[in-house]
Amino acid sequence: MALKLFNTLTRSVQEFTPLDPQKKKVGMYCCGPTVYDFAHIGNWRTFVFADLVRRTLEFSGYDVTHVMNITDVEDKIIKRVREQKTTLREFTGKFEAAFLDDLKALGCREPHQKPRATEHIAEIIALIEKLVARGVAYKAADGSVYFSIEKYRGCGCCYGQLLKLNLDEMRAGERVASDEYEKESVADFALWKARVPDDGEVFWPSPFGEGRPGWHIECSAMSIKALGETFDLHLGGEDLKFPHHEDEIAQSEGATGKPFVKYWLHGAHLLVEGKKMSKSLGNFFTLRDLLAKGFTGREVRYLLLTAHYRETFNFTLDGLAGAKSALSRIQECLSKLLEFWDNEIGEINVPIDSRDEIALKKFTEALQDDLNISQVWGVVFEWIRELNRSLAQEILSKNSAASALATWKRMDGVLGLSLSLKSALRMNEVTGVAPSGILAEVRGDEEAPPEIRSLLMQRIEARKAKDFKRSDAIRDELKAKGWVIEDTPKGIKLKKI
RNA sequence: GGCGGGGUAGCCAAGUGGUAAGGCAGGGCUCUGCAAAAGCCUCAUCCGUCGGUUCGAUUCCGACCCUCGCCUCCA
Repeated sequence: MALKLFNTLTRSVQEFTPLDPQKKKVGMYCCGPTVYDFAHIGNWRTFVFADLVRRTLEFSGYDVTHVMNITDVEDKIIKRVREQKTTLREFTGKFEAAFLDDLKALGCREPHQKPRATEHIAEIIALIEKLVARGVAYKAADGSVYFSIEKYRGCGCCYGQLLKLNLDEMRAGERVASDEYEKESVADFALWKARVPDDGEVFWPSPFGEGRPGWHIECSAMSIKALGETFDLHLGGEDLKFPHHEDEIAQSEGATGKPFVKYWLHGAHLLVEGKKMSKSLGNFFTLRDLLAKGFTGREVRYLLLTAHYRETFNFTLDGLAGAKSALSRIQECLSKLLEFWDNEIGEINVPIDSRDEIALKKFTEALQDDLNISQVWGVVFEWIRELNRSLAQEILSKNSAASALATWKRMDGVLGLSLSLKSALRMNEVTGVAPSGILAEVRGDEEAPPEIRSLLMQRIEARKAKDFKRSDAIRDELKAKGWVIEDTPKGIKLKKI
């Protein structure tokens, strides 16, 4: 079965076939952040979605080149640079670094290329010159250069490939009135914005005069540079369909005369607590806000990946708490498998059980069906339950445990949870001596500090002496310190909450 | 006004022309000295409302109600 994806260009689910004649290399471009502030949870949904697409392609055997731009020059950025009396580089550098930290915390693979707009001014100018030469762009009285939709259409090109546009029926909107630029037509958009006093030191020389790039042109210039004039996949949030992506198509196809992108993928927005996220409603979260509440990037990633990417998703704090429990179930099962396998998790060379083969087959089918991630989780949790049943009945062989672990590694290549593959700390109840090789904790890879270990030993002594009052008091104390104890038939388990 | 998504259990969320995956929460049970953020089991006669097509619809068609998004800052 082949990978199928919903292509906005055709408004249908299509089989994915790379442009590469060898059907191996895939070029993928995702509209990245505008680094004027910390990215919010809505932005993250899109980037986690892009990561899922990339991982799915890699899982399917493709050699992916993932490009994500950094928009580091733009109206809001310039405004804040001016207000904070700082430099463009200093201002954007801070938010770019924060963005990359967050991306990592969410378990996203780092894009292979992260081109900055300000470092591609030459490419941008060259592209604009091409459009001017082809007669689809013009310089206005204010010194700015605009793209002419009318001229573009006059060349037989199609403006409005991603959605039905009826420019006459569309409301001009209040925003157009506030647009002081001198365009020939309201639909036209800026390729190069002439320098104005408020821009301060943010400007570059160009054949059209001093100024800076328009918003859309950077993506055309950088994606073409990195991936060629025609490439496989371009993704972004659904709000970018128009005007951003539509304009990208117009600029790129207007300049090259070739089809720009084969598959356009758009991720839906999210609601927070059932409402559109807004600062005034108090439901506006950055990743940092959620980490400060004690949640982990992994939990946020899981929650963002519970719903299909083309459906509006309702992100809630309750849901995030639930994500914690759900992940624990998977982690718990993996830990038990590790105890069974009782080996370092390196290369596992055992035959794969049919149970695992079936699960992996269902997993793959769901994933390839336009990334039906909800169904993927269904497969994962049913598989976990089956394993738990076998573990509880003690009918699982060592090799089966290893097979399951190898299967999980394969699945996690797509899910990106990177759960700990170390066993829980387990102590022999009688001797109080930890068996060698099993010394990490379930959640996170944190070693228990001496104080916690000492309390654990004291509790073991108390239990040996049947002093259950003291034993329970220590258990409560440990819990208050963030460590939970489980007495299992095989020994005592210590877990970080 | 134009265009496009949605309404499935307490919450989140898949799915199908033949009678509803999964997760969280809840309930029951098991293990346990007692516990457990441990495991198992259980949990929608029903899929916004009303009509229609059909042997049969939550799934197809029509109308209506509600809701969300885009329409030149936007993930």
